[in-house]
Amino acid sequence: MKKYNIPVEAALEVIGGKWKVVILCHLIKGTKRTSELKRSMPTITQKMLTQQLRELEADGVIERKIYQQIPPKVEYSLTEYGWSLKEILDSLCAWGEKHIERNYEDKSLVLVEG
Amino acid sequence: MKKYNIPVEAALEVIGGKWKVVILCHLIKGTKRTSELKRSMPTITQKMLTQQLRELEADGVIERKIYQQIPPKVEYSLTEYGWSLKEILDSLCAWGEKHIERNYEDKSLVLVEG
DNA sequence: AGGTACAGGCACTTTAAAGTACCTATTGCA
DNA sequence: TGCAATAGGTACTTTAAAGTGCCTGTACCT
Repeated sequence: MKKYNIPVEAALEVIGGKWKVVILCHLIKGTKRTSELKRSMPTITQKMLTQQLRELEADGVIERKIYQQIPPKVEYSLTEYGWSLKEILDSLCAWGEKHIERNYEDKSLVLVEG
Repeated sequence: MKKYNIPVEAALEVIGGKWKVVILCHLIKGTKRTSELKRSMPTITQKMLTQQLRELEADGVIERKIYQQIPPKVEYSLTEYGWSLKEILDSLCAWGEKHIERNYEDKSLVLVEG
């Protein structure tokens, strides 16, 4: 029995962690293969990527589709429940952009070109 | 020079961490004294509370007002910039509530009465 | 025949996050 | 007189998060 003092803690348990929001932000743009996700996140390790994907899957926000072929092909996408996070993800992304702009001069935050 | 691969990483740097979103969710309801925050978060340690508040202050999202009196009185509130997080915080809180309801039966997530 | 891409698994180590314990100072109250 | 409340600071320890390195198997390309 998981107990929360404030409802937002439940949300943090699902999308908290260093990579989950980033992964979800990529998947919001559409279904992605494992290798595509990996390329979009140059600094994530294979282990962390798999681990975070498994947890997101267990929480029902993403779906894993395995194609029975060789070499392996696996696709990840948001589930319907995952799409309910869209508002949060969108506003987080938008805020991040503004924050970078705001702090570009004094704190030199920059966005690496992809 | 901080570099981000995707803008949302900048947002996570400000509101990431175990306690920051929770603290901000309390402050969105109004100015709070240190002891009030502490009582609202029974499991946070004094050290973590202070640390997170300092970091939020350094990022310009909250303000610290010290009253020169004894015993000490310190109040925390959102800055104007901090209020720009309102949309994010609101949707996070709302999502958390729905997530608890959704998973109450099978995973027994519950909200502790405060 | 050897290398690459693909999607991982597993054991181990490192590092960062968080927690514990103990310290400051002052006033009012029982 | 001694304790509670207030808002911390600091040093040390613990625990959880993340990273490293090495392993699987197969089809395609050179």
